Amino acid sequence: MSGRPKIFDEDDVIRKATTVFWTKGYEPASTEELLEAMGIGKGSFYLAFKGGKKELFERVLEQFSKEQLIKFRKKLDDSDDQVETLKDLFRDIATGTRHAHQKGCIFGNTLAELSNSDVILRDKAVNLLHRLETLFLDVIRKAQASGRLKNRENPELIAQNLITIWNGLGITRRMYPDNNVLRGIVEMQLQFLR
Amino acid sequence: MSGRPKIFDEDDVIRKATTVFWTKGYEPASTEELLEAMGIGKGSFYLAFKGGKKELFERVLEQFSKEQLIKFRKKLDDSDDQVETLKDLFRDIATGTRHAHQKGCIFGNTLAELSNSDVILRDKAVNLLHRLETLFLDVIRKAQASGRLKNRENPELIAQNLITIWNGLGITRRMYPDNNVLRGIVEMQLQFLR
DNA sequence: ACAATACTTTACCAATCAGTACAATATTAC
DNA sequence: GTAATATTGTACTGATTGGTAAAGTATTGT
Repeated sequence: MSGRPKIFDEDDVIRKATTVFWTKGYEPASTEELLEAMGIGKGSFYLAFKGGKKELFERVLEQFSKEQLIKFRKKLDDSDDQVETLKDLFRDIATGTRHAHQKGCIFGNTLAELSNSDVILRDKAVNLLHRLETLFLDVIRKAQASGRLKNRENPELIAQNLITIWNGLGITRRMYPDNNVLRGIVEMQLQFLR
Repeated sequence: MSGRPKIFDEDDVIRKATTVFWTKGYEPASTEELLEAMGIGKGSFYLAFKGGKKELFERVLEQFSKEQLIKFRKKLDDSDDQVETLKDLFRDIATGTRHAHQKGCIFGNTLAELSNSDVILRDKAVNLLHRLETLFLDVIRKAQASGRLKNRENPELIAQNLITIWNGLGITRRMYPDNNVLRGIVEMQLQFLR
């Protein structure tokens, strides 16, 4: 039993594959360039990822979502004004590089690319965007309860609006890859969080 | 000179190709299914469209934009409350079929798919979204001047916000392909048009 | 009839794709 | 050493891709 141990960390290579999928999308990302980015050979890849490219992409989405949510959750926990921290998540968009703007949101991209061809990946992307929305919802509920939020609309509806703004910025960033413009848009969009 | 006349109308076949590109995106739409949808042979196609698939796609985007803008311009001209007509454009999203929701906006889709691989098509999509934004801007300017709009923010900024909402709905529609949900989101998003 | 253009159909090309097969090597436990 | 697993690299498969070539037919004006 127990021969040669793994020399590459799966989470590590998944993280390296993320950039490729994010910039190129699912189909246009060739296994060849994915392997090069991951720094492993074809044999190792299909041994570790029996489901091939599709499994890799699913795990990329999953890992990316998980890591981003943990990071944001931490910021919220350290904050004494969660609404402001929530707004900062959106304001951060207007601090990205032009390259970052052109990449948009990987989940929105996935929906745009695969909604009509791969139900599984579409549902996965929907699910992960939903998790982000749930995080928004959590903040809104607490802020309404504490009186921090004066907006008395249905919290679910407010969260759906936030995710729509999020999705919109993921596309509009490509129209205006200019932080000055984006800052203005973000600030106005967030005005309803009073 | 002047041999056999054209028996198919170019605008016609372009219109037929639109559905394929809209549902599948640029790359995944194969020339084979495009030809089948257009109802013409390979020979005729490459004779009429020297630029091949790419030229076809550009003309699809161009034609679709043109036709939609004309339609909307007409509604505006016939309206005695242009702000309400503008709002109706967004409300109409929440009357689509599930299939329509999954297709989203063809220009937003193009940005998501091609921002990092084809500058020409990206710029074309940006340009056409810009034209829609300019139409929004026009309505806003007039409505501010007439006092119909109380919102005194920079009209350019308001228009940018509207196009961001538009882009957002193009993605969110896929998360919530349910007109009841979408109606709520649209109505709340449009509240800042007071 | 003749030239000119439109059109269809089929065969073909070179490139690319994801995935498989396999032989050779490496690293561990025993 | 032996068994077991990880890894690499290369060669290959079968399918699909967008586009080209060419031969033959159709329809017009002159």
